[in-house]
Amino acid sequence: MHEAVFVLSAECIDNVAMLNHKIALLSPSGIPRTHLISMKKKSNVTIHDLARQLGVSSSTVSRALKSHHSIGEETTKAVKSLAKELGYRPNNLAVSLRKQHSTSIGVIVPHINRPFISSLVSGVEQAAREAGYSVLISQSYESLDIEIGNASAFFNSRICGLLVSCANETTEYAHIQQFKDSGIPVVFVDRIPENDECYKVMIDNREATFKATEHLIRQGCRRIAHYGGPPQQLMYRLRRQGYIDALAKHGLPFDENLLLTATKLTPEEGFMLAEKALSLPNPPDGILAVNDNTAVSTILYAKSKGIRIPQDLAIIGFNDDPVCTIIEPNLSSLHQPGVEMGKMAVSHLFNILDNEIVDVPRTTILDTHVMPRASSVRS
Amino acid sequence: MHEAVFVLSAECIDNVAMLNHKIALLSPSGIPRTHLISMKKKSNVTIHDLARQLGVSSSTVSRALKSHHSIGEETTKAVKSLAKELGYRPNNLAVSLRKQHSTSIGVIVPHINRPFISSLVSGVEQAAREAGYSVLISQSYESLDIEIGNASAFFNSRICGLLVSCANETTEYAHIQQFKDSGIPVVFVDRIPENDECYKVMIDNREATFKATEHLIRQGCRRIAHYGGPPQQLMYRLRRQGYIDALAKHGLPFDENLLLTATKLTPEEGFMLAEKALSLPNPPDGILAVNDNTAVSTILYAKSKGIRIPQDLAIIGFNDDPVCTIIEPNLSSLHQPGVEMGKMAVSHLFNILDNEIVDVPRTTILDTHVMPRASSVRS
DNA sequence: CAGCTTCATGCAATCGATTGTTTGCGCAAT
DNA sequence: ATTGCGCAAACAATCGATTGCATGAAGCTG
Repeated sequence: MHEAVFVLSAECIDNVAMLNHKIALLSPSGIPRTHLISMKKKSNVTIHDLARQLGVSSSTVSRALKSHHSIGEETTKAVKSLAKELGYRPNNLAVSLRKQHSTSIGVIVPHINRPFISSLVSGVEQAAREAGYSVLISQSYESLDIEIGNASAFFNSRICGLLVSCANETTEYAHIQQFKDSGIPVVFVDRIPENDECYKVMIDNREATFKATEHLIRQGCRRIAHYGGPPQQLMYRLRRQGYIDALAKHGLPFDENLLLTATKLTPEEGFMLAEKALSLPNPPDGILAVNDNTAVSTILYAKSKGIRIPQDLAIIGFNDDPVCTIIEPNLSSLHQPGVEMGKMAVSHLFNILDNEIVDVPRTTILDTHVMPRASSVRS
Repeated sequence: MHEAVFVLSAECIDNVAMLNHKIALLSPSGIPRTHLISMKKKSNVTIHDLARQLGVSSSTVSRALKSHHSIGEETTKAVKSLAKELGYRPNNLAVSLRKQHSTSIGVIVPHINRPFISSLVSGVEQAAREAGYSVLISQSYESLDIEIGNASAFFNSRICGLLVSCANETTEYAHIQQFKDSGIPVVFVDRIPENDECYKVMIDNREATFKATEHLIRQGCRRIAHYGGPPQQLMYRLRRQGYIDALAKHGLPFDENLLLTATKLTPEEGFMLAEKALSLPNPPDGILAVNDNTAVSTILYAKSKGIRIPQDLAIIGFNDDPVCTIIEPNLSSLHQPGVEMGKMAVSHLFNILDNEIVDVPRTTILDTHVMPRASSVRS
């Protein structure tokens, strides 16, 4: 699987040299090798070190460092200058412990390595860091048990807020409740629980597929199939509803055979769905897929069967992953703003954190729009 | 940009009910709304709470919870049962502060939302969590200044180890040195500094492009162009070297005109490079791109010009991003194991953490292999 | 010059858990 | 009855920073 290169060399340990012991070891071959052994002792400077060196108390140092008015000008200057000189760095662990709140935001997502989610996490990281907060991540792998474990670890780490995009499996929320019970705000992102009593940042999933379906209808589609996601997720039910509502609005019949359900939404499953849909006695002339993976597979499958896209079959996906502009024909898709969603979730969290008593809107809904491309646009 | 839905409802705060005040407010319209205001006071149970309720000291509780032999059987049982009953959760902040080391691993990468990197981070998260560690992430956006800021924040958070994939801008490492000075292990991943005095997990970049170039040569290419990355990154220089070495081994001349350099490696830049390479008086018959973005753009550009792939032009990319199996013809690429690399980096970190005195191999090299696909395979 | 304010600083408790060092008790041996 | 031992548990210091309150000196007022 891998080969390891074994290289011996002295460690670089400047400032703590006095705390280290330089010793010479003899290797089995008898050739001496010089080796620095780093002792456990850290070289970290604390306010007490500063205090001792300046002959003042540590409370004075603490106050001076944040320019408290009750500390004399000269003392303040002296403290700050020594702090800089010795490279003093406040210990966040101690600060958080004392202040009874940390500045770490926990994030739970199903998988990080998916285009939409990694964008979301990127947005979270950006907004958090700009505000001086740090971001703890974890993946649930769509498993409720793992999600529970991750939530528990976050709780023990005393995060100051939690962002969750639920696993598909998740229908119970006891592991989330513990945060609310302790006054730690929770914001759901994208994958939202049924429960209305929670903060959330999301898109209007019903409206999104409604728009996407209307787009297909405007392109002349009359028999539109829909690949739906696992129905235990509210999100996927809403998307299905948008599809149904659009058909109804435009007077198209709803045919149960055209409603397929995916569980894992992988490319492989996409092929299976495509095969199923396109071998119907009366096959669809348009497909609304609940994600881009399955839409892409459908394009590939249709092309292999000589079905022309978009003339015979118009296709639209969901998420607007990067592949949309790579596959040929380019895949139309529903764009949802991942990075913005992450940023918005963080700002939502901060609103709750800041105004504990003031009412914060429960729900933030971000705009989506259809990205019309060659896979569905009949010119 | 977005609309906010404003919903009023009572917060769900079971366990801390005694600490909350249920009050009735009158809205401007005169309609009373019941509202729960959560006070700052946390309901968190500490060992002192357990101690008080059981009439023992907190040190006894602490020891009982970890089944220390010096605590009597009955006491231990009583402590554990009360702990469970009250939902006691150890405060990691306090534990870390006391034990002088946390269980958080810091990760700095250029961008999370890139396929290879998000896989890497996924691997890190998985390995870390399995070992009971948590993962702090941050992005440098290829900026040294931001990387320095992120490192500083991590230092203040007293992470127990750092994983870094350097920004392209980064050529100085003072911000990394502070960790080594404090005995905090640092492992570089993928993007490695010049300095040999560091731990690293990587692929053999020279060998990788060597193999990729040989692959093209075996397919009959005689004029192979190379899109190189920013040369200040060692990685990209090594990749260029592999290309040059392979040409030399097979007696092919090295033509400077065929060596193009990209700085941002975006799809757009890929188009520019493709245009430049393919409009040469004596254009190449094979292209080795330093990433998949630019390779994909080259395929698209070549197709638009009626250049046949792979007959007229064979193309191979680097990273094996998901698009490789989507684009047509499918893009050959050099596969590097992202998830494994992340896991390996964490395990490397743990090795250093565990054996402070024992020698740990400096460098771990993971295998790569060519994924031959239609873009380069001439049957 | 006693009494008061103002200013700069120190003291000590606190956050929650860990851990080296007593202490107190019961029991057996001398 | 004294000594010694072992067990179970308490005491107290510690990690690094924060913060309410006390202190003490200088300066001002009547």
